[in-house]
Amino acid sequence: MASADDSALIWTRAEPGTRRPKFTRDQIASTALSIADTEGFAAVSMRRIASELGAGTMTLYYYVRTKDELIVLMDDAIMREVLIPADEFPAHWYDALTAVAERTWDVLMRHPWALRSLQNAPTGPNAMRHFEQSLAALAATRLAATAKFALLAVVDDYVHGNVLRAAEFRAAKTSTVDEEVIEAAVHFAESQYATGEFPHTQELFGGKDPREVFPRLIGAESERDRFRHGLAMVLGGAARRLDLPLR
Amino acid sequence: MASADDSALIWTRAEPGTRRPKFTRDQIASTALSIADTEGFAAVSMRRIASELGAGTMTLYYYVRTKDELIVLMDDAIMREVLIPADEFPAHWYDALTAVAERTWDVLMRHPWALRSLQNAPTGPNAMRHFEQSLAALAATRLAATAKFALLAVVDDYVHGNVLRAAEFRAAKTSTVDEEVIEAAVHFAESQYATGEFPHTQELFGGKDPREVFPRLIGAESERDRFRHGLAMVLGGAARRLDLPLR
DNA sequence: CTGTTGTTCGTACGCTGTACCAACAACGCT
DNA sequence: AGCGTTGTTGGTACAGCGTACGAACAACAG
Repeated sequence: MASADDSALIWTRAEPGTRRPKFTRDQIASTALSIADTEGFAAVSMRRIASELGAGTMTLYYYVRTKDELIVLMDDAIMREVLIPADEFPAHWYDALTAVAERTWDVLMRHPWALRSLQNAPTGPNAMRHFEQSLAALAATRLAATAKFALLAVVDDYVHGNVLRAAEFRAAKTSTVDEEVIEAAVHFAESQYATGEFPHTQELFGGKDPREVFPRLIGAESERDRFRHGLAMVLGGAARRLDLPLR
Repeated sequence: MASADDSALIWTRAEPGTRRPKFTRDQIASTALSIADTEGFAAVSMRRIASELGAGTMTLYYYVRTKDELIVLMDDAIMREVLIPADEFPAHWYDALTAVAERTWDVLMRHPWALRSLQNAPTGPNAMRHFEQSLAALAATRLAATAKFALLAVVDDYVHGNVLRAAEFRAAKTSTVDEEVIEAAVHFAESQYATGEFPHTQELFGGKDPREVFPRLIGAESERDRFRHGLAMVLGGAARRLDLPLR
């Protein structure tokens, strides 16, 4: 019988506090978050967080059992941003699901390291709230529970997959790549075209500067608009399959 | 002007070999892959790979500049598995795209650590072949290049997002979680329901053993079938938007 | 058989997460 | 007010990581 203080789950283990400690779990998590946002997830180390807080490294281990637990806290802090204020919650399932998906996208794109780095943690309180909101979006439909589950899964999959790629794409655009690397890449691509193995790719890129071709292929839309169009495709296809009213 | 041996890109840098070296890049990459498959990506260290090969650790650095380059090789080795034999390539765009997506799914699920761990590497030869196959799938359609790009992106996003979740789900089912952790999680969930903040979630899970409820929510379908149904939704929605013939 | 140089790998450095334990300080009790 | 308990802090140490450096070995040309 696990008492409150030796629980295996951080959510059921009481935060220390009978004699005012210097820090809080929230404080530690948000410090970790801001390091990750400004310098990337790799820069988040226990020593780094501690020195940011003006504490000894091992002090953190009084608030958290392992670094993984700290990551769980980071995860939950991010999920908090995903929640939609109750008074902004749309009534129609399509609008509600769109709002949830777009907000999730916005948040994950603000923390592009998150999807790759956060182990999919045991569901914390804010992840639960997010799930509740997702169910609420479909409450007015008369879908069976399994159909709701399937629909939410498809939307979630698309959102996460899109962020995974879009975040990386944005990073690639932002970071200054050595001219030398680009040149080598172009050279490599051309040598591959020369094998004749890549007719379609060559038709698109062959002989041209990829930095000029790429934007044209992508079109004038912003990343976010491209995401929204993809989302519309997904929701449209789902509505058709599940016989849901599109509007 | 980068000569063949000091190129910034591993693909354009010649593999050593004027005096027969002990190993090949392929050998090293496949050793790394098998370690990752059997013990997880975290177990892949330079020392570990080397000892598996009976070599000194630093020997690997003769074949590869950094561990990241080795990861690029792993990535490309995985992409090789994704390629569809030419004689199995379906003619109709829907079937072709489905085949590419399903094969990608199968491979990524065999290497569940891959999506999370492999930096999205600069496109290697097998990634190029995969992209060529994706374009080939849409060659018979008369879509504009930008539309092809958008469609492929949506499908890719869904596939990757689904693998991200499904792989983790499978891992969760496989690994033996401490009874203690499950108990703590159930306890935590119940205490959250008690706040009244989670009516929809509670209706689904409240008071029941989640290990019994979950399979029922998911339904009788296999992971793979659930993926295929989601894919059909996505392709259906895309076909509608892009005015493509579904069959 | 020798000189060149491609190939191997031992040592060392700074980084990581964290186990262990000594020291400090806040509070309840007398 | 002073003492004892114990919640809280954090120093030291250890095994592991990626990899820079450079010495040693060995394959081949002459």
